[in-house]
Amino acid sequence: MARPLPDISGLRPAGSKRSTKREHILGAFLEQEGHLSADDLFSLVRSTHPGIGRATVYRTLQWMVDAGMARKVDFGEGRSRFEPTYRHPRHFHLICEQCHRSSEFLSSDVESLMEEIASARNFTAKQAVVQILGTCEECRTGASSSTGR
Amino acid sequence: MARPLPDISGLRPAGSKRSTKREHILGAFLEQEGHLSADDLFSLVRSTHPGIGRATVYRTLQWMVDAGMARKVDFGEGRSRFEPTYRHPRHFHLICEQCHRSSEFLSSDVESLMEEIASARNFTAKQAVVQILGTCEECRTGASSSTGR
DNA sequence: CTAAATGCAAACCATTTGCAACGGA
DNA sequence: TCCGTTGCAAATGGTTTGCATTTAG
Repeated sequence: MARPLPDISGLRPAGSKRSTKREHILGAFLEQEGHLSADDLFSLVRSTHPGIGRATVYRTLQWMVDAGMARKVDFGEGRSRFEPTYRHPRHFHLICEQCHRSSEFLSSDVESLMEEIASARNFTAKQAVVQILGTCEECRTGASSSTGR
Repeated sequence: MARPLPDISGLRPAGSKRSTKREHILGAFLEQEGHLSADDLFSLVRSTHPGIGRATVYRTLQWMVDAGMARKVDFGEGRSRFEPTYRHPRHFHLICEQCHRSSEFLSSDVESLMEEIASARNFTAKQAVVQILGTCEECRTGASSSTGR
């Protein structure tokens, strides 16, 4: 909420424009905590700016990924989620199969292990997807939480 | 190919039946090497048994997962792939973004690291998805290979 | 005989795209 | 002005479902 946002006001993929609608979508996206699906973002934006269409949200999300502002993540739900890039350069996810919320973790051990495995197999690693699926503490003990998707 | 298949002839989820069509689908699935999509399996089965519908393949795949014979894997392609469970109990994937083929690797280091991370966060881990995305040796050097999807 | 399995087509759902109107540089 | 952007509706593509029929146990 009170997180200081980075200045990305001039950022954009080559040849593209910044429009007021994109600014609204981007703004709504950046002030979110969790991992939003395209439709989450659509209804969020819709509540403030009813004139924005679903396709524009999808296109803007793709544009954000191209610009390096957002990252697409797949939690195996049959739809994609997105997270702002500025938060952490590289991180992994703990995903609760009960409440479908996810939290992030950083681990240099994981990173070096991934690199080690890849190079041992002559594989040029670009990215590693590491997800631990299971049950979070809140769901196991029965409580509510403030962690986002 | 010449791999000895496990005896799963009596295996089935409670209350379900085994039909000749399921045997065909299951048979085609088990003698495959790579990670098949539902549609891969459908056309594979179709070539031998034209009377089998796409829905049955989808339903049988789900049935195999329920029975513990198959595992569903998601390589972020927008569709699911499946692999026989008997091959390896726990393994991870190296996925080439060029040719979309994937190979598997086992690593007790990865496993213990995952457990360590989960327990440090009071998270009850059930499964870990570990994928290393990048470029395989064949695609980097330019060659063909026999590795499956 | 009863419940499960099947084929087909229609339904679904997330995402993409064609197109004509609009808006930014 | 010129080209990127947008909304809407229609198209897509993987997967699921309703229903009448067939089949296993």
